[in-house]
Amino acid sequence: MAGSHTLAETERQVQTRLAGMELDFAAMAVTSNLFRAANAVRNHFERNVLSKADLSWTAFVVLWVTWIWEPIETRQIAAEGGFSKATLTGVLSTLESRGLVQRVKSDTDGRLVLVNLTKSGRKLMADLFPAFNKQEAQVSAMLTEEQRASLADMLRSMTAFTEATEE
Amino acid sequence: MAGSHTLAETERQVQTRLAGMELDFAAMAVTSNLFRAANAVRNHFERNVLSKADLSWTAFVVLWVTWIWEPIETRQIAAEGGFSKATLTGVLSTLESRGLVQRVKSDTDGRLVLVNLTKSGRKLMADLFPAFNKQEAQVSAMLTEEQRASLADMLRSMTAFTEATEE
DNA sequence: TGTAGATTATTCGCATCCAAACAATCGAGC
DNA sequence: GCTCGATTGTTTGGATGCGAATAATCTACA
Repeated sequence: MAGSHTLAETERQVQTRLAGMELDFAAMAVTSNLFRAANAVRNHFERNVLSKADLSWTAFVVLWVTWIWEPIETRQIAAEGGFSKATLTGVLSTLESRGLVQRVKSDTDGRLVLVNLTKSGRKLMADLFPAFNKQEAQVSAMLTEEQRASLADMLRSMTAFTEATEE
Repeated sequence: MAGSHTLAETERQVQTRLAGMELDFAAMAVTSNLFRAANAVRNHFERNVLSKADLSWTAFVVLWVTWIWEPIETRQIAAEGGFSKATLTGVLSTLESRGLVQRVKSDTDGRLVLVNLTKSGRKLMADLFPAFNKQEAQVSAMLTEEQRASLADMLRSMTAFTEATEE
């Protein structure tokens, strides 16, 4: 972890400070490392790839999901990206004002809004994504192919379980 | 993933739409599942545990780190928690206004600020943390002990690598 | 044909998040 | 003792993030 304390130091201190509590340290290690890794990787991507295009992580995800599935309904972008529709509305406003996406009302259902990339939005993604994918490879380069597959599977099952208990 | 598309569908569509690009799908799977899992787990915790105490994820992390290491310097909280000092200042203002923490200027270095929990901050953490840790156990219950250890190790090495390239 | 319940995207209010700029402080070096 | 570079925490401006409320729309049903 970025902080000055190693995990071992942290666990030792936790045992000192929280004596008497029955704690699941293996679970704590999973959760805290999940967030540290996600945070570190996100910051890395924002600084090394996305800042060139002046994009936040979420703006990038919206562009990417739209690039892959366009034309796509806004509710689907929000679901794929894992953020609220309120957040998406704001991010789409930002991207639309930069001319990267366009929003169109659905012909068939007046409640729905469809999103496309613009020409410049597509060009931006075509230029940016190879570098992004290269960084994706780099941040897990220390893992074997088997480890990567195993890691992705374990994360996927955590997500599936967690979201299942939300519904 | 929460979206309507499975990973297999997503990869197929990516290959269709991005034909001609050499992409590292294993790396993509790692990155996308890392964020989905982190996001899903964070939302789960905010809804099921932290909302009772009207705490955001980050507010909780600040309280937890302070609880374990207090008195602690603000720069150390930011480093342990993985967010900027600017963010920390705002979150500490919120927590201080709720009477959960207090900030004190250092005696020995006028630049530094030290943070403690208040009595009610400590009580809140003592009451909240067992439920939090129980949820930590739940979100990884589907994994064996060996898998949890392996997962934490792989995430830790990704974080270490990513942060090493920042310095 | 009209109504009611459900769904959609947007808005609002507030909290978080960060880079950059700033003021205060520290310590090394002269 | 003074200066300069570095460090700290705060402020600023702007973007994200969300729950709740809102208005518009859809569909099933009477």
